[in-house]
Amino acid sequence: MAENSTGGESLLFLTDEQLRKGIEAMFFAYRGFTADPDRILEGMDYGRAHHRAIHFVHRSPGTTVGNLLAILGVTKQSLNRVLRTLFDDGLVEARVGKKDKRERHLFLTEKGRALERELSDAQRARMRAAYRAAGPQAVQGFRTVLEAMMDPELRQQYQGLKEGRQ
Amino acid sequence: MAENSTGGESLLFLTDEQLRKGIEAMFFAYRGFTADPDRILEGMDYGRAHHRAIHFVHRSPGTTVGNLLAILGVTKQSLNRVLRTLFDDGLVEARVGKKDKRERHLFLTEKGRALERELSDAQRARMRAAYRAAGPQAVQGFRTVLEAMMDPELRQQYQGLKEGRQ
DNA sequence: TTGGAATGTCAACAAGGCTGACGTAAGTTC
DNA sequence: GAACTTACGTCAGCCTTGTTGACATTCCAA
Repeated sequence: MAENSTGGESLLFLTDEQLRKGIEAMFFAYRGFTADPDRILEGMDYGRAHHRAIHFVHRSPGTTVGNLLAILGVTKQSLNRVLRTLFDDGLVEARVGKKDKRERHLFLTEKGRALERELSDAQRARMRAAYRAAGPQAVQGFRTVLEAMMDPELRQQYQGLKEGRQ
Repeated sequence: MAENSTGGESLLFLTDEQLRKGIEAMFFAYRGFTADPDRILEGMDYGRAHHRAIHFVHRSPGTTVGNLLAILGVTKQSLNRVLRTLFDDGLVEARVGKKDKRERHLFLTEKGRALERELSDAQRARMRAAYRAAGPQAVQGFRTVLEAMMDPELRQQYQGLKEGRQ
């Protein structure tokens, strides 16, 4: 790994200046990344926190509250406030666990799936445009660097999701 | 550009599944990206908003309040709350413009530079580790995709900064 | 049966966004 | 020189989303 095609392993990409550019790239790109869903959400009574919950419930239907807490990295009180509104509005439903009745397994309702689709269509559209413009090789590098930037536990979450474990 | 080594331009990297992975990679990586500075800031009376202000004042010494507003994309009331504490604590100073006396040009004080260094050292350390692990080619792709993800105006800001324009 | 796990909930608080309104100084334009 | 506009500051109030702490319930597991 880390072999490049420019040959010669010049380490110029590790200068503070290059790193600063990377940092700013993350900052500006993240703004774009969240802009489209945010735009859809505003006006509805929801925010980014609802989007995240919906995203991961969609991604892992039947996931438990505890799982979601670990993935989102917030307190249960914070998540609960969000989940409650999603329950009340009929976007998410919770089913008591069959094996362990303390657990609540979370699922999107049809209405929830509709909103999820709207949000992720918008977000994917931007991502797709970026991917297309950058090309597959760049995308590969993009994912590699992002993965290396994650905290180890978060990386596990990510890879777990990536492999479809759950 | 966009030529891949797998040959044949398969468009598999544009599937919804691949895009979803990219989206989650952004989510988890951004958490890592902000984790170290956040850790330093907590306990001090500052937060991420202060970090951002300090970063861009450091990056563009003498920048005006209006410039900063455009870069950060927040309201002046929001920025002002942050800047006021930074003035009061002697981390940032404002000098009245020579040409246009309505403008305030912002500079870090020595104390401000010290905090900036501490924060960006931490952030760069993680970025450097990720870059090193991923290699120069991946870094190139990383930057390309991020740039393509930005909103056009933000991309201008980014490129302006990138080129050192001001 | 008892301890701990999974969950919900109440209350209070903080950071950091936002809008709206208003004020002041200083450029700019007619 | 008057009138308009720009750059900036500030007060007040609101919202979202995060936090801690405390407490209740249900249920699994030893």
